[in-house]
Amino acid sequence: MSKNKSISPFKPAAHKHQECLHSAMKAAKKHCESAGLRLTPIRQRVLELVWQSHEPVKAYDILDELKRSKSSSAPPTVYRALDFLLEEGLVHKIESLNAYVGCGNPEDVHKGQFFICHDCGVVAELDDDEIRDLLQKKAKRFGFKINDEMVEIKGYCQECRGIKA
Amino acid sequence: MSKNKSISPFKPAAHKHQECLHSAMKAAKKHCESAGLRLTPIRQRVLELVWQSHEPVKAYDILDELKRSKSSSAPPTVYRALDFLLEEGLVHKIESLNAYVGCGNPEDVHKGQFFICHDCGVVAELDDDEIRDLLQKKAKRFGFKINDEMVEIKGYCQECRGIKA
DNA sequence: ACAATAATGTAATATTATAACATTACATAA
DNA sequence: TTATGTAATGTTATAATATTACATTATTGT
Repeated sequence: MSKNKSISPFKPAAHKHQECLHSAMKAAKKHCESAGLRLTPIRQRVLELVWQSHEPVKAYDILDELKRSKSSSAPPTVYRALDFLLEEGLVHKIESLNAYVGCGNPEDVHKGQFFICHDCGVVAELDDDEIRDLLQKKAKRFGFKINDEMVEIKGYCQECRGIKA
Repeated sequence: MSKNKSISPFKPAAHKHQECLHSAMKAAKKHCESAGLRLTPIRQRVLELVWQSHEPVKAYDILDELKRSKSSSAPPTVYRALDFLLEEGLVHKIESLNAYVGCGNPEDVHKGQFFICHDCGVVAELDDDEIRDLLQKKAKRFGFKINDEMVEIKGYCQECRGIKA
C-alpha cells in the first residue's frame, strides 16, 4: 500500500494543540505497551516537551525544562530519552536544525519529509511514497541501496505568506 | 532547461582524483574571477582540503591541516572560508554529518541531492529537477513556498555492495 | 595618500553531543 | 524471596561543532 500522508500540517490559530499532544502521548503509550517497551517518566516527559508545539525543539531547551523539576538532569538524560524516542519513531530529528519534533504517525516507523517555515518555525511532516520512490529510482541508476533518508525543506508556509488559497 | 546532473558519482579505483581536484580549483578560480570575488589563499586552501576526497570533510579536520602550515589558524578561519565557499556554491554542507563536500558543478549555484555511502563515506551529488519538481508539487498542495532544500540519502554504494552491474 | 571595505587574527564562549563509570530499578528464575 | 542479569538513570567530565566580539591588516577605489 502506497503512503501519502500529510502529518501535522500547518494548522494555525484554529487548532487546539492540546489534542495533538494528548493523542501523541496516547499513541506513544500504546506503541510502547504493545512493543513491550517502557515509556518511563523521563521518556514521557521528554516526549511531552517535544510535543509542546509543532516547532522543532532543541535538546538543551528540553534539558532546561527537565531541570526545573529535577535538578539532577544532565545532557545524557535528554539524549538517552531522545535516542529511545527516535528509535521507536516517536520523534524525528531535524538534522539541519539540530532539533526534534514529535512524529504524528508513530504507527509505522518511518522517515518523513519535512517542510519547515522560516517565519513561524512550524514543521509539516509528509510521509510520501511518491517522493521515496523517486529517490529510489534515482539511486538505483547508480546501484545505490537506500537505507536512510533525510528530506528537509525550508520556506514559507501559507499562513506566514498571508495567502488565502 | 531541466537539469538532471549526476555529479561526482561513485568512481572508485578507476578515477584519478587529482583531476577532480584540479578541475574544481580551476572552476573556482574562474567563478570568483568572473564574479569579482577574491579566492584568497585561505579560501583556496580550504577548498583544496575539502576536495581531498569525495568524502565529507569536517571543519575541525580542515582546521588541523591549516594549523600545520599556519599555527595562527582558529575556528573562525575555517568557518569564514567555508561560509564564503558555501555562499558561492563551491562546497555543500552535509547537515546530517556536520561536514562539507566540494561541489562538482559550481557553474550554477544550487542545492544538490546527496547520496552517501555508509561504508566508504563517498558522496554522490545529484542536481535533479525531477526531484525538485516533485517536492515543489507536494509543497504547493499546502501553500508552502520552497526557499531551501536539503536531501541527504544514506545507504550503500555499488562498489561497497560488491555488485558488478 | 586616503578613506572605505574586506579579510584575517585572536580570545573567549556558546551550542550540541558523547564517554565512562557508578548506582538504582525492574524482571525473572532458582 | 532473594539472587541475578539487564535496563534505566545518575554523575562527572569532556569532545565536537560553531559563533561572537573586537583588534589588526590587506585591498580597493578615489
